[in-house]
Amino acid sequence: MGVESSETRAQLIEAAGKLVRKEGCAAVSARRLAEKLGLKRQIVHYYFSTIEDLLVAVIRHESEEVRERFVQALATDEPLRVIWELGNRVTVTIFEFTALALRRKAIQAEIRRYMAEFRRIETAALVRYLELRGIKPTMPPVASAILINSIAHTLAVERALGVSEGHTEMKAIIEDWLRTFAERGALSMP
Amino acid sequence: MGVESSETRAQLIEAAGKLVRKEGCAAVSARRLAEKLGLKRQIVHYYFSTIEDLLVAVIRHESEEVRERFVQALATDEPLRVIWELGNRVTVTIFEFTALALRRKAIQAEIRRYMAEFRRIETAALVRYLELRGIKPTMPPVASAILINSIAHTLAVERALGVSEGHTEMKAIIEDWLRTFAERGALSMP
DNA sequence: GTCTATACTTCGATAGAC
DNA sequence: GTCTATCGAAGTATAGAC
Repeated sequence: MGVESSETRAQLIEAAGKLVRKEGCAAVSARRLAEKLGLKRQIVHYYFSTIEDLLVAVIRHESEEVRERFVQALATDEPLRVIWELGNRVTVTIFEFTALALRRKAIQAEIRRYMAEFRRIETAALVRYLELRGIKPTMPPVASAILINSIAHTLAVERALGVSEGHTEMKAIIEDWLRTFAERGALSMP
Repeated sequence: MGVESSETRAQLIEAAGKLVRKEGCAAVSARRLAEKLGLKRQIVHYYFSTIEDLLVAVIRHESEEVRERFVQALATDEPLRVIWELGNRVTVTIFEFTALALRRKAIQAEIRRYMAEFRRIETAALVRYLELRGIKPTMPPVASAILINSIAHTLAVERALGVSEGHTEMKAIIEDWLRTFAERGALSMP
């Protein structure tokens, strides 16, 4: 079984990540990866005993990259808007991994860690923002994070599928929320 | 190619639906279905030229059943609560189909139809509820439908994955919303 | 530690016989 | 309508070469 520091191993994770983004999780196979990298297909199974293990490594690698950029962005002065905008971008790949996680234990463990960590990071950023300004929020910050993320993911997936009923109305309300949250920690209704 | 009215065809759709709910979309194969029904595996391809076509038929069949029960439930006096409760139940299977739809055109078309139709049904039910009581809503009904559905799906999937950060807080707020919507068409903040 | 050869099983799909 | 035969491709496992 290959070591953690191997160059080939890193290349496999990198190539698998690209493939997932471009064609989806189901497109990741030992044969296709080996072909891309000019290797024998058995190499893949030397480093990752199963394709599922490889996907777990991909999730871990990608989420670390996203987290670093995310934490930096959250340090700006409108964290809830950052959450909204990120939720509108990286959704499709996460959605696919999450669907896989519903059936595959190893992926589930990784996705669970990912989701819990991002929620803690988001909540902490919102709390810090409110405390720095002496604002008392009208809603627990963790609920604001769930709320904005839920809607961002829903709209992003629906957009990818070609569904748009009610998106204009929903986005207008979100814009109001982002503004009133930034000003007084509230998610006020129109 | 098999006719629409065939008994075998109906059995295949039924068995595939069960398999999807129990083990996920990826578990549906011609061999397993044929084995379950005591048929030769090639029969599956006689009725559905591809497995994707079979899944489309499953989505159509299941969504028709769900829609009938849903429309009846929405005629009760708290449609937003019905939307919330349904969103907390049938989510895992829909989630898997939606993930597939992101990559497979035929499934995408079916899921798009499904989502758009359910959103129209939900919005109409909310509008009817408000009009009957002479309530002027504080938020466009279609946005209320998106909002409640988004959060219901998010919490349901996270629960299935073992993530629970902030769920208690979020559910408390939802309960407030459901109550104030029923009383005065508002989704008021705490 | 790194990689290769080989084999087993399952899968989707097709062409064609009955 | 149903079944046979067959194809190529996929995931996985093991034994062994360098």
